Amino acid sequence: MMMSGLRERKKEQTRRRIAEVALRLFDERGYDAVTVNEVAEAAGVAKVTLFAYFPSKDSLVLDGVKEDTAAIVAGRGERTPLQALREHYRRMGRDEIDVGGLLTRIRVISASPALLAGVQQAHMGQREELACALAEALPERGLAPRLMAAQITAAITTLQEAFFHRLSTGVSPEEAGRLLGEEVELAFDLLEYGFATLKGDKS
Amino acid sequence: MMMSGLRERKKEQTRRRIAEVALRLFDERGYDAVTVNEVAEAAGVAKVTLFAYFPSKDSLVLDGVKEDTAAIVAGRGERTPLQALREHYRRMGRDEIDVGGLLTRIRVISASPALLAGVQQAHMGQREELACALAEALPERGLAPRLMAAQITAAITTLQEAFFHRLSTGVSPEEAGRLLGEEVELAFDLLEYGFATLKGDKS
DNA sequence: GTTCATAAATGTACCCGGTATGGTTTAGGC
DNA sequence: GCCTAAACCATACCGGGTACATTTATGAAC
Repeated sequence: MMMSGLRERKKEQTRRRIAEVALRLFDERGYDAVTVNEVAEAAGVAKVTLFAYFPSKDSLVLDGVKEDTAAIVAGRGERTPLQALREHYRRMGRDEIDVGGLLTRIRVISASPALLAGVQQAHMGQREELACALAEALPERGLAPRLMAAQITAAITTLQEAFFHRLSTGVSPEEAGRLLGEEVELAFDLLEYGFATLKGDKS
Repeated sequence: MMMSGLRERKKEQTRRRIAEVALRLFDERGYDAVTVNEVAEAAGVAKVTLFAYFPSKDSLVLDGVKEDTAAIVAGRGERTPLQALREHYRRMGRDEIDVGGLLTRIRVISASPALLAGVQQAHMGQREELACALAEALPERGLAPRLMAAQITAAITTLQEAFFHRLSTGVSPEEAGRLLGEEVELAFDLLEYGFATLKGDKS
């Protein structure tokens, strides 16, 4: 078998071409206003071929955007799950993420309610994995891991939404990253110490 | 004009008949296996009429399931938002909710991934309202209200999921209510005091 | 009771995302 | 060079949802 080069290269090429064409069309005319037929035609493939590469219309944009929070928790080493996650997202704000190549994608996503719902759903899908990872990492039982996973996921989703929104409304990547950094600390403080620290302000 | 009785009563009646027929069919054969055409036919109306009453297939089941967390916060009186919410859901566990009439609905929802995703989306839709209500109720600015709203919504969603899951797997409503009561306290403690209280167990 | 405006209900045809089928090209191992 | 299997394609189909033009029923005014 070996399945070597040319064939796979062509596949990869076709796949990339489809995704690129799709992103361009969505950016030009809006996600909802472009049909998958148009994408397929513009990419020079049949609709059925497109769906052989991508399982759904939104996956044309959302594929590869998935975050693996469960993996971060699993690979936390000596740290607590929350520490590991906090440091991961802290790094996202500080280090330059390769945001250049993602800007169009982010713009397209932010402009489409359907795609925004899609990323939320993707996050929700990870909630369960994260709950399992937390259940293994912590002594808590019952609903606690699920509650924690849900809250963490919600916080991350909110952070990402704010970040995306800024990027898609013209804020510079550097500034957006800086603000993200601040908000990561806020979000994880809220998770770790609760709303009481805010409302009481007893510090 | 006046729009008086008979007409509106018939409308209401038709609407209820459609919803009841739909719920029965979904329960018998599964949400995905029943088409809206079948529902419409079984209810004695045309498909387009069905969609005049319900904007989408899932609204046949989900209509009226919406929770109004924002309203709870708005009508909190002297209490903090979190206190108001905690007490509201505490009551849900203690007092008998009219769970009898909802059991079929809950069973249908719990059996369908599409509908479960739908209630999640509904919760997400309320997140924004809740964020606004919190922003008015608290001095916090910036991302804090959104983060809080997201975390609260996530916790409530998780509580509801666990509750639904028990009810749809045969746990008695009383027992499910009792467990819900315990978990409400856990969830709101987590929101209020953070994960640190769990992990450190410094109490 | 008849008439008239209006709102409800309908039939039909359509759009779009997604799938099933069955056939044709093409790459790669031998 | 041949053969298998993968990639591709055209077409037809399904189900949710909408547009449109038409009919049917209702309430009110006369």
